[in-house]
Amino acid sequence: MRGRILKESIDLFDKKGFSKTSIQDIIDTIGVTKGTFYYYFKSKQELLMDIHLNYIKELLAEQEVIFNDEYLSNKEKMNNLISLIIKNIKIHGKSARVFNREFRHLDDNQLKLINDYRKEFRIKLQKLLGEGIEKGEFRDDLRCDIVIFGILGMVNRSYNWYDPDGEVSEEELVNTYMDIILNGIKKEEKTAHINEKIIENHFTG
Amino acid sequence: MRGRILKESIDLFDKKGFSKTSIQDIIDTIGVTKGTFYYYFKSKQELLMDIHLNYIKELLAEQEVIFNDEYLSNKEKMNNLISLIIKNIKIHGKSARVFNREFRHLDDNQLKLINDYRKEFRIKLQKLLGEGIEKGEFRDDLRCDIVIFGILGMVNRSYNWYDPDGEVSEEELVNTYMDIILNGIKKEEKTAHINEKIIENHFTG
Amino acid sequence: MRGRILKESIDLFDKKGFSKTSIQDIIDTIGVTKGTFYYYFKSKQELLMDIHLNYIKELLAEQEVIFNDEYLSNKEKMNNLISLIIKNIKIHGKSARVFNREFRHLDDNQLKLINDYRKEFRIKLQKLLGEGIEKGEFRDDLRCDIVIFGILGMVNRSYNWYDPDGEVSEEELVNTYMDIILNGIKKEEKTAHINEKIIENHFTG
Amino acid sequence: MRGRILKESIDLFDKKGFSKTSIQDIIDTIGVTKGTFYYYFKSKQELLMDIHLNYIKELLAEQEVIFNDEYLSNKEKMNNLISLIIKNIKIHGKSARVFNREFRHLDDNQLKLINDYRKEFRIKLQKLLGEGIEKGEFRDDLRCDIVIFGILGMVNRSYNWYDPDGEVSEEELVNTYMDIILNGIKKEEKTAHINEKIIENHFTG
DNA sequence: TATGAATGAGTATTCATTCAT
DNA sequence: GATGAATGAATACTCATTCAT
Repeated sequence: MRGRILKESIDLFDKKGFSKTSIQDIIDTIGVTKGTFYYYFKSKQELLMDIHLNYIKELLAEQEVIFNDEYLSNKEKMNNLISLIIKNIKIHGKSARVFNREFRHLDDNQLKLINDYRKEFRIKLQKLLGEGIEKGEFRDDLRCDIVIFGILGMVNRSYNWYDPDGEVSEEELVNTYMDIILNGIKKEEKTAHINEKIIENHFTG
Repeated sequence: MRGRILKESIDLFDKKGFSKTSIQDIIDTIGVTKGTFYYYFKSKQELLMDIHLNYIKELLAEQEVIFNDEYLSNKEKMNNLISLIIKNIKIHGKSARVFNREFRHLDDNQLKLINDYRKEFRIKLQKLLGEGIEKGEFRDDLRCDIVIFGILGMVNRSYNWYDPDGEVSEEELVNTYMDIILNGIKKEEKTAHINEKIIENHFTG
Repeated sequence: MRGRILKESIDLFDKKGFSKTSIQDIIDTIGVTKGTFYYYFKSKQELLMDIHLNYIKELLAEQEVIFNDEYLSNKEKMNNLISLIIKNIKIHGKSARVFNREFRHLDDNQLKLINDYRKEFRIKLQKLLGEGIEKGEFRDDLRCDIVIFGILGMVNRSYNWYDPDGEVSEEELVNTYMDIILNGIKKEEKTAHINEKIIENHFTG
Repeated sequence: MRGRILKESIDLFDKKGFSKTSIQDIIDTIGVTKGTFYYYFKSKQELLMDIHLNYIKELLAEQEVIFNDEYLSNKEKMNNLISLIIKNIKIHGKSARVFNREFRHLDDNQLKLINDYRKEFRIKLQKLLGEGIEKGEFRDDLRCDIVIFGILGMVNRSYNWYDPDGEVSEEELVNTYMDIILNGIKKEEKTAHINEKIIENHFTG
């Protein structure tokens, strides 16, 4: 029952938003009474907190697995992490949207805890980026924190528009994002350019 | 008075969220009575809609100006548009956050209109990108829509973490984003590689 | 309206008790809606606090008048204070019962304030007694605090059984209490006793 | 188990009041479940009635013992009964407070029964007083009922302020009350007066 | 004896909105 | 333009009680 309440709540919170979803809505969907709801959850907010905790903890666990894979380069790990987020949309898209939209309805203590977890996830990504830089996989002239905020913004917003059953496949989306992140969207003239310049210098030097 | 109500509402909606801000909160902040509020606004939702319309219309107007500047390349326009968004944080951060968070509280008709405007903004960016591709400024092997969604995600999220008075200047943020978007984060081994080789050749040549 | 709500609430709290009286009961009695109640009172508890404050403040004010009457002896003041309480039953009996029964439903801060006022009333009575002792109006071999607690217990309980419209008049009740308090209920044999002693002394003297 | 439930309930009812104590509170304190409670008690009210019955029946039984002691004068019996009440505070203070505070939560039938017992206790005291008057132990110019109400008020309120472990011993409290009840608080000027008269008579006699 | 999931009627409280003045 | 008393529908939450196991 607890599980059903969680599931239906996520559905409703995703569809209507936390504040517009009443306990009545939830129990009507399931077909139980108010007492039942409050037998399993102390309050509407505790339910919301549960949803948040479930989501972030699972995400962190999956992040951990990728992190601990010794056979992957940092670039590959980054790719897999983005893939993780995108592929989660199909299964956990609703949770993810609730997680990213409704956290303002948590109280101060709850929010602090969730934000700590959020930060943990972000810090690990920064570490991944930092190590990648040291290993020469990534550029070393950018601020890690901004880059990660940017990447997460790019990827996380997908929950709001990406339809896993639409014309763009998950793989294509992941690859596109990775491609942008790694190589940017500019037409690569640089090589030739530099080449020319150097040669030029060479001749004039 | 209308302006003051708008201003204080945006403040409160940003600070506490739309659903947690009561009309009472708003009028208490200003020091007027309920009647006054309803003299200027038909309903709380109409106020929210007003905030949305003001925001998106101004943004579209500013986008238009940049678009119509004949002396800019598409890359430069893209840069200016991102700069527009980032630099707005200081002035219109509150409105922007309300705009990006609370639109779910609009009713269906209102939401449709706002989404049309949103789409208009996005489509223009896509057009900019498309033209840039044709002109050879950008790569031609990526889906425009995904790229724009990605860029917007990256940039718009800044409203949630970027502090204009913090250690990162607006210029630095804009430049970093543009750099990532244009060039990606991968270490360009090719350039250096070629470089070295050439120099090597030069000396040995 | 505020006054009506107070009045009807006191009636209901007296009749049914605080916890068994719902806001619904109150507004049904008056014939208004819930919103009206909450327009005038922040909460059910604040209403209860109001009743308490009104009651004790008026009582203290009336006590003050008696206290400041320079033409009365301490014994007369004591008599008038008891008279004050008894005669209040007709007018403020309901408030008094609510005041003496329902204070446990106040929160800690409210209770502290009310208890301070309660104490103020009691301490003034103790002072009256103490001064009376110094002037030789009362015995000096009893603890003032216990005596006052006793007197107040005796008198205040009247609210629970005394019917001002019954066969015992207010004057009779006041006189009886004063008589008990001043002289006790024992048949005065002392006279004889003293008599004997005196006579004895007389004979031996 | 039944006994434990009774004991803990009295504790909680005394501490928090009947209406603010939930069945959940009670079973949590004991560490059992709802079913257990309802196995032993038909309802929360039945539990309250049990507490009331236990208390008043024991009090009546103890009153009976004192009453039936042929070797005591009525004054001594009165003294012992007051002593009984005061000394009960230490052992049955909680029950007593619950008994004196929460009876309003009984239903009509229960309340009628309890009030009959209450009255029985009071009537017996009135009888004691009446007999004492006849035997010349007490004054004959006061209404028995008022006097007894007064005495009970005085003594019963002790439950609300008297701390058996404080600086005033139970004996001192009993003695003080008995002293007030028997002799009042007025400084006995009569003695001197009588003295004078007697001496006068003596001289004239 | 005891469990604990489920009930459902009830309760305080909130709040956008109206409207006579 | 502005007031503020009054509305009433909605909402989160409580809790004594039941009952199948």
